Amino acid sequence: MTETTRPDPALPPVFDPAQVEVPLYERWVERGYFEADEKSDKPPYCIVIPPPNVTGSLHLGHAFEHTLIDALVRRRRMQGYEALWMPGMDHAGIATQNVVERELAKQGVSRHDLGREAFVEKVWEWKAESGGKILAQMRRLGDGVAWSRERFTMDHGLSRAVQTIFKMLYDDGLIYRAERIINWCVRCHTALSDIEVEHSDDDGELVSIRYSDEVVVATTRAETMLGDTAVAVNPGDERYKHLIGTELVLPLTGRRIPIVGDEHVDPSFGTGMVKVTPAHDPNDFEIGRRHGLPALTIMDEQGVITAHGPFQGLDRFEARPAVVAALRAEGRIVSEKRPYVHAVGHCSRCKTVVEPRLSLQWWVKVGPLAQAAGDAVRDGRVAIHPTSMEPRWFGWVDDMHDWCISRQLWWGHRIPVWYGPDGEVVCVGPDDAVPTGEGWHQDEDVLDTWFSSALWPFSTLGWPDETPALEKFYPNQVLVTGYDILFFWVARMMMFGLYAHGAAEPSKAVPFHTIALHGMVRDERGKKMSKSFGNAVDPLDWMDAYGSDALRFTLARGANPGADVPIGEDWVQASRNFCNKLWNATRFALISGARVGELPPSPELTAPDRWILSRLNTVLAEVDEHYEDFQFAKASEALFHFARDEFCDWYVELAKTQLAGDDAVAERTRLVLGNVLDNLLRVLHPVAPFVTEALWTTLTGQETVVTAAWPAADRSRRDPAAEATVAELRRLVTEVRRFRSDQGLKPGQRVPARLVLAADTPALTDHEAAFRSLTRLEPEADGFSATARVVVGSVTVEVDLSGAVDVEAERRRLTKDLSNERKALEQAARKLDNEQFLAKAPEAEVDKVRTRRTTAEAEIARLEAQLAALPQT
RNA sequence: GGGCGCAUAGCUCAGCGGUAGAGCACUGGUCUUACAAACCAGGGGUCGUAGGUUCGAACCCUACUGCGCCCA
Repeated sequence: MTETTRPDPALPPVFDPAQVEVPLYERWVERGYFEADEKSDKPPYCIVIPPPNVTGSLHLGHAFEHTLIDALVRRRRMQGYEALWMPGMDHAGIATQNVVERELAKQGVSRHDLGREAFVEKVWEWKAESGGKILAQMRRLGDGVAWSRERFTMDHGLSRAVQTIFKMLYDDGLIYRAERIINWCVRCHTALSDIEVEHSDDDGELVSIRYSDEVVVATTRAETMLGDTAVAVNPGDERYKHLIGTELVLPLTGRRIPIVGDEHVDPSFGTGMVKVTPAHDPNDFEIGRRHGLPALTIMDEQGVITAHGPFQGLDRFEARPAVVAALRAEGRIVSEKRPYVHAVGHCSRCKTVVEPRLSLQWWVKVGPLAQAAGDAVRDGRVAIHPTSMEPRWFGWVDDMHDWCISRQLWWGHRIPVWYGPDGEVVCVGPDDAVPTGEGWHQDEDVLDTWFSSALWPFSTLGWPDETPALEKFYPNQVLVTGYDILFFWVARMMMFGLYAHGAAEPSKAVPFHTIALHGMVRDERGKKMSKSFGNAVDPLDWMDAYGSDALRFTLARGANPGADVPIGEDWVQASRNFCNKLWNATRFALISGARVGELPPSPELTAPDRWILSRLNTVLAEVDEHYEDFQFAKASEALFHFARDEFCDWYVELAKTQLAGDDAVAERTRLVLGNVLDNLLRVLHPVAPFVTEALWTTLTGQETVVTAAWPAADRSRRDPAAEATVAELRRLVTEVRRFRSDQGLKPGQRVPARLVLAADTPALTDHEAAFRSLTRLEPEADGFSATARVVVGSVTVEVDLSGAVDVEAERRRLTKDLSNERKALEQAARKLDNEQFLAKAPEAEVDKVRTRRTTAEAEIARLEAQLAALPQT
């Protein structure tokens, strides 16, 4: 593709997205418009993509987020910034390992058959063949990302970054290894961090068990009683004080266990006595630690009971009823509540019920890191948009638990710690020599995927090396992400960003200056989209049917900061219609000879010309204001109304009269049409990149709108007088159209009319031709006889309907208007009769109400006169 | 159980102290020379309930009811 592929200037009457989108995108990439130059003098503007999962495909949530990011970045690029949207993916440890294991299982092979090295090799093969589908889909959406900089969290460079920060944290004592209760997925066979667990209210059972004459405990997981090593009561609970320090025999096991006093026990819950299973419950673990209790693990990594006895070998869910049955046989079941609804944790990847389990894992000590992350927002170095989301942020970072970062997987960054034959533990940095010799081995576990994602804002720019890209683009300007994952990786990026750049000046250490939060995409009934509910939509389907611009514009138009976005097919269709409207308006302009050139000075222009330019420049300013505040919905809405309701419906129609008249006026009209479209297409480009590119290049003959200058609002074109004139003209036209509609006249039917002006009305006298064209009123001819009249203010339009006048329709209309005016008068009068109002309301407000009263009085007089003049039936 | 938020036209949402708005849907009429993926005109809401503050409340305060989300 060497020549500029420009659509035929004679545009077809319907916009066909399928025909233009793919070639346009390919051209953009080929010409490098989305690439960024770290050596440029332009101010930087960098946003990193929230890295999609390598196993994933584009869903509406991505489409939404990408639309917003792309709009921000495209606008800044047009504004002359060195704009970089950094693309890439994360390696999604658990998800990817699961996918590849499933593939292998089809051939009857397990990862253990292959061995670690060969398995990881397989994963890379899988990625090369079928990973990263989403990248192609991003092209369909039109994402203006710098493809030459694409990164992957498992790349060499990013892996170096991971190892570097691990070593830094380890040396600073912020990474440690400890035996704790973790969330264990018995299917994925790995530990999960707290945020990888989803809680839901599930049906379960609550069983009360008599441990002794005086001790009754309740549990939802009866099988864990096999691992009990104590019973606890609140030390202040008078009922049980005497039991503290005594022992009882744990049923089914015959083990003697103590009764301990612990503040953590809530005396008001159940019997006020709790069983303590330190190896299988986080709270019990803490109790156990406080009282030096042993922790008995009674289950293996598959969730199968290992405790000796009749239950050994049973799955945890088989063991549960079996244990209850055995206790019942001994007469120890006091009560059973079934179903008992309670919160149950599930693996966010595979939905398996998570098993709390005592296990030796690696942890990040988040205290100081989270403190710094909170402070960065508190002292204003990082702004959260909208600010209403701040409490959510502080609520999280100010009360964060240590982060479990080890995963019992093979796919991921292997923990860079080596163990020696004599109990040595060595953390190895990226440039350090790995310990060799008899008995040395590396830790088997890999790191949580978020550990590498947390580095994304700077590892993608070359960190830990001091690269020019890092120098230019760190900190990033904005991070755009959903409020639902504010804690997931935003908190982690803040912690690691601030830590890794701790030596930098405080305002430069933050990973980004602004966090812009968006909501979640919902269906047209406001319901959360989910595969299981069956209301999930594939954005590709809508892009195929209506075009990418239609999808993007719909999403942008729904994007209120921090709020969820409902979307339905009807709305995408409406956006498609809007794109087609732009297409046809441009088509009309081109057919009419519109061109982009120097705009004549205002005094040479007609009121409609001056009006549309005034409106354009007002809207341009509004759009800028909204963009600066991440108000995508407002910006899009303003443009939608301007383009459709003002430019297309009124200016273009008025222009038709101007184009048909005086040559000089027609020529100036062509320039105004060209100028408005030129600006409108540029300012719409960030949210509807394809249709605007196709139209703008055709209109201007220039290479691309992608790098065209962002339109600056020209205040000097503001023209309140022209706006008032056109407003009056529009009112007159609408009144006549309403009359015509009431009278059942066909829109195209031409009717003779005479204009009678009671006062000087420039809106009409200067624009009579336009007025008659828009209302289909012909000049009066011989034999004109006025059979009906429309009165609007000082203007009377006498119409010759040649007989058939629908007097009743007219009476209904006038009566309704009269009733409205009387209501308005009553309201105004009531206020003006109120002395308190006169005394306390601001002057301007009182004046406004006075004017309203005067207008209403005049209108009432006019309407009453007209009603009286109607022929009686 | 703790925290945050939301209740405005049939649906989805703006508005957040001075005459109730948009899109879609709806009704009637039109192929009017850019567009029927369009145009013209129209109907539709005592702004969840009850109190309070104010000259004035959809908007501020309190309670209640009903939903949603996050955390435990």
